[in-house]
Amino acid sequence: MSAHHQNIKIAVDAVVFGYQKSKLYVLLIQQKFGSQNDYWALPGGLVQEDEALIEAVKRELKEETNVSVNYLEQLYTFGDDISRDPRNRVISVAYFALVDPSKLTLIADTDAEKVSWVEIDKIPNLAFDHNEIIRLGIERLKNKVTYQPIGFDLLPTKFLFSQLENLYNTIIGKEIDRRNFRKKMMSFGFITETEEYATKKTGRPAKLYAFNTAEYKRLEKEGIHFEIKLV
Amino acid sequence: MSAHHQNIKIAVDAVVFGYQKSKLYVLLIQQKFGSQNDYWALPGGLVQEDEALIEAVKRELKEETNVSVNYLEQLYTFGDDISRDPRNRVISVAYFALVDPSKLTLIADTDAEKVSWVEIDKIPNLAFDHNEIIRLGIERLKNKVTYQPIGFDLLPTKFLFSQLENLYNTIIGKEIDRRNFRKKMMSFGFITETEEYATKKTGRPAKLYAFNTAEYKRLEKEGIHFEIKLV
DNA sequence: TAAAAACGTGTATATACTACGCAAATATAG
DNA sequence: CTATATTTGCGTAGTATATACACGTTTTTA
Repeated sequence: MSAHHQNIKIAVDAVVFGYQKSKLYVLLIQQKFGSQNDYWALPGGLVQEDEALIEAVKRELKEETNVSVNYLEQLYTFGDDISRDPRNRVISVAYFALVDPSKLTLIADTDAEKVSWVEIDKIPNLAFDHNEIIRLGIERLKNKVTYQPIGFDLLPTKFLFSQLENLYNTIIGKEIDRRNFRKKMMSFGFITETEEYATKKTGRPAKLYAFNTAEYKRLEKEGIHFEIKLV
Repeated sequence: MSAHHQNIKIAVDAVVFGYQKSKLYVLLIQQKFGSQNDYWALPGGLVQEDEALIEAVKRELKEETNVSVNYLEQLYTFGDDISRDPRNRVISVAYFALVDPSKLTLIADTDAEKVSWVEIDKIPNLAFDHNEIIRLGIERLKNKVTYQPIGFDLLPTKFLFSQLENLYNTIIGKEIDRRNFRKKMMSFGFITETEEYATKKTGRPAKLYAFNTAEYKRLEKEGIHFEIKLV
């Protein structure tokens, strides 16, 4: 323990995924100031002296994009590349969140010049190592989808089963059998069908479904696993 | 981004698990100096200015315990409790490793007064939030055991099938059916039986088995999953 | 009024998991 | 020297889960 004059900065970054119209997006900003202000980047910034890491992410997200998220999970801490930030040694703790963009209004506040949802497969070269952070976020998401009902966060409160199907198809990048998928999903018991119908442009009208959060938590507490095989 | 005078220290800690004689251990040290030098603690310390996080853990482990580990994985970054270290604001990136204690020689070097393997269910009150870090490490281990062949790291190069069984029983804390476990394990194809036998005190002599790392990596590359159900 | 689009179910087959029982090879006790 | 205890190394039958696959229903549009 020799680092008497340690001068490493600590930052947080948020990988916020949104899903809309069969497409997966990440929340990105363009900063007003800084060396990398030409590049798009993840929302984030330095942690304050008296601030919990999780509070720092929430604050930065709110400040830079106007987005509030209740559930953020730690993704990874990036601190092996000494010069990931060309100015100083900065270690960044990356967080991960899932939201339904339709429930949010983006506002480029304070530090941010622009804010935008950027489609997953149209992400440009980003500032710092943010492309790598997102890559890891996508990996986590693909993994998570196999054992957690991510639809809770990514879909509207009431949704069509076809939307849930599409969500899974989009994330894992392949088609799942519609009938088997529905059977499996419904077998868990935390999805309830509502009495409402959605009339679409064409085809038979579909029932609207909803996640039963209480039931999900109960089942989770019982230690039940919600694994879904997506070979 | 207002933290112009950020003065947060960054540290690393290592949760190193060892397995021997049907028991699971964690590597702990007692420090010579510092405010918490009466308490046992995880090996670790402050990161140096020009040092990758992973290098910091390896260095601290070597310095404090003489242990060298090739594979360390990030566990979690502890930085929500502002006063987890009563002196300064310190954020710690915790790492996770699995080793076979019989392959190592512990030496309490430099900063450490004592080093010891401490049995998982006999861990005392530790310094800082290290009990919490270990708790999370155990959780990770229990999880990991279901989809990764942790025996690679925790067992001797050549081992008995009963040792592998005991390892799993110990980690998950319950008995698995011996015959089904063997069938499943062998079906993966990365365990090979050697020609050697181990004569034991009693009972039929048992074959020695070995992990085939090359084959494991090949299968892993093919994206094959090694899930083992441990209800 | 026919065709297209999307919804909602059911069944047969294959695969995987679970629960068991028994013989073989050794050490030890009598 | 023989019987018993102990640990190893299979094998099989029954159950549950996953996969593959087809058709009628309800709507819009041409």
